[in-house]
Amino acid sequence: MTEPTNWLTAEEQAAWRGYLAMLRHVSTSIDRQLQDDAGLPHGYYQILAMLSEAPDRTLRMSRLAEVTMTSQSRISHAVKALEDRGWVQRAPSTEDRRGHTASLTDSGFAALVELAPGHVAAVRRLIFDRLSPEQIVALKDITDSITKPNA
Amino acid sequence: MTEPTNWLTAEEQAAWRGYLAMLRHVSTSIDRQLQDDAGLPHGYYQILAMLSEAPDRTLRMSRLAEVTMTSQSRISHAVKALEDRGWVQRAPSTEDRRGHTASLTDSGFAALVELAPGHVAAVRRLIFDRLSPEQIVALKDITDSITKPNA
DNA sequence: GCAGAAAACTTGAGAGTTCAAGTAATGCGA
DNA sequence: TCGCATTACTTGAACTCTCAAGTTTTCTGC
Repeated sequence: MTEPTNWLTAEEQAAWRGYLAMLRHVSTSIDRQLQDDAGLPHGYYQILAMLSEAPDRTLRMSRLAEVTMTSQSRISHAVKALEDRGWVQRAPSTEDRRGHTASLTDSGFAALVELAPGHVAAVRRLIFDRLSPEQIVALKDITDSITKPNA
Repeated sequence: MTEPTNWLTAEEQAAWRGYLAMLRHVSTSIDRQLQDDAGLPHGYYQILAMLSEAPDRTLRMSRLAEVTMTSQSRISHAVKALEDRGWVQRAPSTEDRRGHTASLTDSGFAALVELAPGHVAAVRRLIFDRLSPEQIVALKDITDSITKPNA
């Protein structure tokens, strides 16, 4: 027995396509801005940002994967690329010999400091300049509903 | 003179990170579902879907790029891959000899018919089952605000 | 205290995207 | 109507991401 398909209503379809349009628009703009400014994909920027907020600007690889909501494999490749630029330093973990840590270097921190204003400005221009305070609250509410674990 | 950076407020930062979390969650789930069911990335599914809605299930390449909100280059590569699967057929445009059209084949349409229910179910489960009617309206409103051309 | 399972990474291959450059046809201004 | 900019598309290379497989520790149950 297969359930009959529960197609989207007109409102749902409009919202879904709006979601996709927003997604493409914001992602491509953010990516392009970081690419132009630093040749850096957004995911790599997020790694730098998360490291910058961590104690000693250092995180375990697995923890870095968690906070950036991505796979260990991706982190492994990305950290290698960032290490090649001299922005991140990898080291074996002292507490678990399977593990490795990634640390933001001074040069990586300097790059982030230089990049952050343009990035924030882009986020603001693309999103927050366009939303009312009520819409910002609503957005947070919606993203929470979609992201929270199943009931 | 460089403007002082207008950093995000706590609410804005929370909304932005919520947005990123939603994005990752939804994108990876949708992509994985289509990948498992048909070895198809979401962008390719969108091409099939847009073609299926077009007259004669046919669109110019440039028009296909517009409606899927992506680059001509990507469309060109993607259509080639879909043509290799026999799901899309390319042909020179009759009205403009620079142009080409892409048409959904019967086999491509059949694939879409088979795929659509699972895809819709995933969209529903990930998004609309989790949002109230008011939230759905708010989402559409937010995406419109972010996507609409500058004032 | 010893397998066997699980965890933490890494690696390499395959696939998709982007970017820059190239080709061919069309539009337009003088 | 000639020349030049523009449009429409393709292509190849570089890069990122995903997926599966492999290595090395650590954990767990007996």
